[in-house]
Amino acid sequence: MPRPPRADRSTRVTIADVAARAGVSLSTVSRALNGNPTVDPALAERVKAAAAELDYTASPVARSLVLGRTQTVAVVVPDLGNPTFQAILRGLSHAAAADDYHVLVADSAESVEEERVLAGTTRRRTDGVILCAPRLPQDELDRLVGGLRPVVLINRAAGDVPHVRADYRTALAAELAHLHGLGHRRIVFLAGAPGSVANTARLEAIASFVAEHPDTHVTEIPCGVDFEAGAAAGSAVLASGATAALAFNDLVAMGLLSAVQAGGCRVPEDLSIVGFDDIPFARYTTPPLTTAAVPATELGVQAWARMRELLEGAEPGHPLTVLPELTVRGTTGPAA
Amino acid sequence: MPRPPRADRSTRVTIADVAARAGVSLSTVSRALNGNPTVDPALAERVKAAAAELDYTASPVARSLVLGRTQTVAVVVPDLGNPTFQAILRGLSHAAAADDYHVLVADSAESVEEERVLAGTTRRRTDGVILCAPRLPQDELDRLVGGLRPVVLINRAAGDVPHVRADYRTALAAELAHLHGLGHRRIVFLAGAPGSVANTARLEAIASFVAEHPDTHVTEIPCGVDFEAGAAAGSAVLASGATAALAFNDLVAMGLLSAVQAGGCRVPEDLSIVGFDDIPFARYTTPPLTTAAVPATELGVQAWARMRELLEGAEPGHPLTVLPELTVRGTTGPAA
DNA sequence: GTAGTCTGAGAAAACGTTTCCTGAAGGAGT
DNA sequence: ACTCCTTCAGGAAACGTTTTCTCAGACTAC
Repeated sequence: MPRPPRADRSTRVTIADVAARAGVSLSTVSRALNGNPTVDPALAERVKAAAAELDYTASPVARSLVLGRTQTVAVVVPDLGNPTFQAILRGLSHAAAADDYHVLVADSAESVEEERVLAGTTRRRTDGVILCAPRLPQDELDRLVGGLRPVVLINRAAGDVPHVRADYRTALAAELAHLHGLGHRRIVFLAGAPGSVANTARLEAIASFVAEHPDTHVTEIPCGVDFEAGAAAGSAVLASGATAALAFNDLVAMGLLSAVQAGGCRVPEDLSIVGFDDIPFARYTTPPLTTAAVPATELGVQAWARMRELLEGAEPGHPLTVLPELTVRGTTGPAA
Repeated sequence: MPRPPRADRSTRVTIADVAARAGVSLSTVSRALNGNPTVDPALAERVKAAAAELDYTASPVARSLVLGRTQTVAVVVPDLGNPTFQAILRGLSHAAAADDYHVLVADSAESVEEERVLAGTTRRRTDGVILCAPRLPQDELDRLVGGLRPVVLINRAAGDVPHVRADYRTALAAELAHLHGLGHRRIVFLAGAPGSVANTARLEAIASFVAEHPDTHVTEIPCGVDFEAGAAAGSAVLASGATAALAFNDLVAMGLLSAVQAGGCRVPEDLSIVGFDDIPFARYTTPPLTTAAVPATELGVQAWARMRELLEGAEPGHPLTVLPELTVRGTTGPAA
């Protein structure tokens, strides 16, 4: 004896209801609604009408199960509070939506452990993951991506995994050259998270610049990645006697700018400041912030493009590297 | 004759593999892994060991189908580029993650039509939707939420649907009182999107304030919701002869601030400016922005709390209304 | 008129779980 | 020793689709 249908389930309309209404089989409804040409046009019309009357749409979950595809991708970012990741997410979300894909977002709260587990768990319920994990050690990343495919990395590389990234090194070198050209010889660098690739790249750029310009001194101050860190570093920067400060990113630069101005220091007359990222707000500080423009939204769009190729089984395109453009505004000027 | 298993499916390990390895039935594996007490502890241990060896975890999709629950909620916002919605999303995402729920995010790109369809399509693949749709006309909203339940609204109300909102009216009244107290009698309001509830609430607050203070004139300038709009309104504001400007939000205020300062206008000596929202950057403009602090992150956290209650079948708590706190900083001063 | 081709619709398997129901084995009570 | 519970594992239905296979009927060609 067949078991009666479950009681509490709400009265959702299923494909069977449509079939009954149209007087055809389940298979025919499915075919008609999916535009399969092997169904008689007149019949297909009748089925569609029935579906419309019942306001039926196929259950995405059931569909996902049988099709083996969820029409969803996961995006793992370290911090949703950071304008750069927000921009990436926005670009990615728009691009994916245009291709009828949905986006599952996970914030790893700057924790390496979370990055690892979130990547895994979100992968299971999606068709692929776009991973932005600046802190994850390289060997762990290499190991992790194997079980994650398809995966696209942002600002990281690993084996043959497609990725999109900004060339931090070259851009930072351009910033240094800009400051050097203005006569700055004592520069202070407000460092970000010690282990992160972004910070490492900046350090490398500084090292090679200093090697080529022995007249220039760049000292590193451990700082952080947000306003507060930048503001807190204010006194240390002033005490250093440097004529210019290179902030890890725009947030730090803004925090620093605000702090030193509050102390009577004039920017750029007494101190030049450069940021990194060119977040939307950088244009509206007083004076406007000199920075390197990372096209974060575009990075998100391109990350989706890579993921799409992977999902369609196409040959993954070349990894994309964009060069952040030096954007000179008002916070930099000739050395005192 | 049974059909052979599909060929191309990748070799994912299923519950059947675990069953085979442990030498038990599918049912037993399922029960053991779900901690069902009707399975012998020793056997359960064996099953768990087998599962661990095979690195098995149940398919979330299959699980969703049979359980009728996806462990995911959708969040629909008008613009991921807006710091306020970003903060809401962040609070919500963290709170949901703490309860082992995932977040599907959809950006309606400020389009009413998109708001409507996104709410519907994302609802199908999730257990509920948190809707932030400031532009959707009330009658459409009322109609829409019926088919969406469970649903939580942000900054809107509809029938018995739980919601969390900021009290724009009262907060704007406080800002007006602040300006009035400083002697401002000619004030200009930079309006946001005409149809939106947020704009309507501000207009109402202004109307009732003016009614009570006949000596004060508030003129409305159609503007917008972002930097560019605020900057573009700069000349109109100066031409109006007003001594204070009330911006629709902090972005507009920052755009305005930047534009008028560039024209030599001193803030707050020549013109006082107040924003709305207290986005993180408001603290770091020069001078720092006077504004009303909307606890957007907390709004997100509370929105999740409401959704969670709904999902657990608990009685929905009272709708939450928070009062944005007037935060006086440097952009407001005595009227000239 | 019969064989062969085509068109198009239905039956049923499959996707990977959970859970209800049935029934075997073992222990307790008379 | 026989019956009656209890405990616990397996079989199979169900979730809602898609798709392969099969087959009935209509048509064409000889």
